[in-house]
Amino acid sequence: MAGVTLKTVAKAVGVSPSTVSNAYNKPDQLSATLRERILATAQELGYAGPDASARALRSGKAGAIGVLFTDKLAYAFSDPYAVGFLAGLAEVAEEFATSLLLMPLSSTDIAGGSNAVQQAAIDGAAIFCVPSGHPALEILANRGIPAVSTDRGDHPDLSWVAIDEVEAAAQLGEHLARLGHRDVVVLVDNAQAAGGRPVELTVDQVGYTDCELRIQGLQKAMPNARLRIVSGGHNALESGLRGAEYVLDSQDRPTAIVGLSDVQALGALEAMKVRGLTPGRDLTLAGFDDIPAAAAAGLTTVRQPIKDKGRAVGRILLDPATTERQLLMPTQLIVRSTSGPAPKH
Amino acid sequence: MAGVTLKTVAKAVGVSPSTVSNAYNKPDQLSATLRERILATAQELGYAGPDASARALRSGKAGAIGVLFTDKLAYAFSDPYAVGFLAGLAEVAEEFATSLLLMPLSSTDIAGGSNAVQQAAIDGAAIFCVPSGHPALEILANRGIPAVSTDRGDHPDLSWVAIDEVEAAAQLGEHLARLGHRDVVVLVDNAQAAGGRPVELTVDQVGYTDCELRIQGLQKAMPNARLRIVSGGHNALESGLRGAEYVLDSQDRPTAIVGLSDVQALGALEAMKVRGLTPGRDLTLAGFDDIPAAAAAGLTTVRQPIKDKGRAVGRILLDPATTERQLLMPTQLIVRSTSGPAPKH
DNA sequence: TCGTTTTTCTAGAACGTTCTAGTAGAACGA
DNA sequence: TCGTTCTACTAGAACGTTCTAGAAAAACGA
Repeated sequence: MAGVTLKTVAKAVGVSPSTVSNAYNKPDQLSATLRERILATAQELGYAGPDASARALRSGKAGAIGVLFTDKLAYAFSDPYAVGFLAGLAEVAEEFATSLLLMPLSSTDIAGGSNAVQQAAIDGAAIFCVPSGHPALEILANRGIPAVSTDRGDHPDLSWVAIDEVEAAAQLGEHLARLGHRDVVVLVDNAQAAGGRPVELTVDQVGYTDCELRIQGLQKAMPNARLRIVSGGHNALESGLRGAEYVLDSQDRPTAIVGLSDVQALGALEAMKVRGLTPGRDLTLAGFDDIPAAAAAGLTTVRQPIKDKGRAVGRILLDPATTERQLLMPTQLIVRSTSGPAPKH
Repeated sequence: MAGVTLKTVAKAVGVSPSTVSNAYNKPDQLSATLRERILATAQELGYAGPDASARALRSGKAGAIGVLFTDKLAYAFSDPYAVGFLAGLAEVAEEFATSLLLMPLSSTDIAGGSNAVQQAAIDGAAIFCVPSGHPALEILANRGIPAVSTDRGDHPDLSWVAIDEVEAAAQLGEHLARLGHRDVVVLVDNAQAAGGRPVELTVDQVGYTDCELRIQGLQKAMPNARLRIVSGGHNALESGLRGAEYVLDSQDRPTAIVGLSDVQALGALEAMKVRGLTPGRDLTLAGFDDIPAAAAAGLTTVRQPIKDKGRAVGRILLDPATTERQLLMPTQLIVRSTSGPAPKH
């Protein structure tokens, strides 16, 4: 049963291996009757079609694109934002009969030679919110694998599909400034706080390019405001909850909290509810992304077309017709009920 | 720059290709000094390490396991249950430096030859809630790829990690029967209702093995109850919402609604809230899985160790030390506030 | 000192496919 | 009728690695 290859089938039918190969890949290169006969014999012999690895080696196409995710895989899935991106990417991948290879990015085994990024058979890579300067990026570059990032990079020859983070955040900042807010806490994703208690950070310690740019944008739009950066852990609802708890229970409450993702903001919303605080009246809350749950919660946020972002990344990697290598997607400030004027004091 | 292979490096250093290969894969097969020299030369020439496809072909190991998901990829991610499974699987995959290959299962291209399941270079496959008899399963079997399912199959030589669906559902059924419920609606995942209006189904029309078994379990524990099966679409909150709306707005309200997944049940919870119905008093609601949100919502549910399920599947596929090929995981009825006695009438 | 084991490296054959170049024969146009 | 184009196929060389078997040299034990 095992060990049935193209050659076996070719010998059985009495044709050359090339012809059997063509029967599978280029049906117009041989007569229909012969093709029928070949496929029938293949079925009979239990031949399951050309071997994927051999094909990949010979043709130079792996039939898969890698997806590099922040930190542990588990966190990635818990954010509807990431899910939306993947859905868009998967849509295009499906169109080109290509699979998605999720690559764990544990920093531990990067040092050793045996990490997934090094080993993976992929034709391209989508880099989703990976900290700038991550060793995996260098490995990819070394291997000569085309990569598309969701962050605007410094190099002019790097591909990306991104938003104007600074401008997007500035829009939100203007909105907050107009409402009279001058004391704002920003909730960010950070590995430091992952295990235990929330931490207060400087801009330099944030690590993720997009987050840094958003903070810059807020600062630009609110030059007279005090901005503090707090993290309750990785990008998840609980982290936002913990970060907000830390802020709300301190002596020094801000008038507004901005989550750099909606899940963080929604976590903060939980913390406010528990404390009997009404968002938009007692304290203003805003997020980023506009995930479905944001609308349900009435969260003021900055919408970005996440599914389109995934699609665009897919097209750049897979569709030869796509020539544009750097795409700036539009964003939109969505004002809902969680933002309101800063309380007078 | 391009075209640098093992041979190029070997020639440059003045050793055989085998030795260069060993420098990467079997460091103890050559002297440390020579290894240093080889790696240094490789770096210099811009060699990024052994080609993944060639290695896969020669060694017979692809370094990836496939994950087959229900229907469109997007739905998969939106359920925390699926996310938990993936997290467990990813954990083991990471340990064995293996990647996860997500395979879109669009039924359209299965007919044609060019589907991902046919093409993918994988060493094994995790089958997650795929309808019984799906053509992709046959393709896998044909290719001789070891597969582990999350459903108990009929064949004794099939690997699976599952729960006793009948028994688990029966526990819940007994709980409901004890509370006096005799009129129950079960909310299920179904493609038929995906586009438009909710549908009422017979057991035969459900399609998913696990769902069918759960319904059997409920029936077994509540022989005198009337059980209706309703679907509002795919497995997502909105589907549960739509399904529950259909049921609640009809003349013929049940006294209890059981979602065959927590997301469905939580959707139903939304529908109840909108109508001013208090769960546990006006109507009993229960789910399946015990995802994190279930605890927060006070949802009565059947807990299953989903992350462990993912881990176990990973071990069966990757860990040679694991010999057990069929695993039954424990379940536990978690009674919370959404279940209460059936109203007298 | 001599046989034995260990270390360190090599030659050459796989692995299963697809690609390039080409051939024989049929069909075609004038 | 003769060149030309098309159709239907084939031979044999890649693709870049790892594996098997083995050889030369070094280390070891008595």
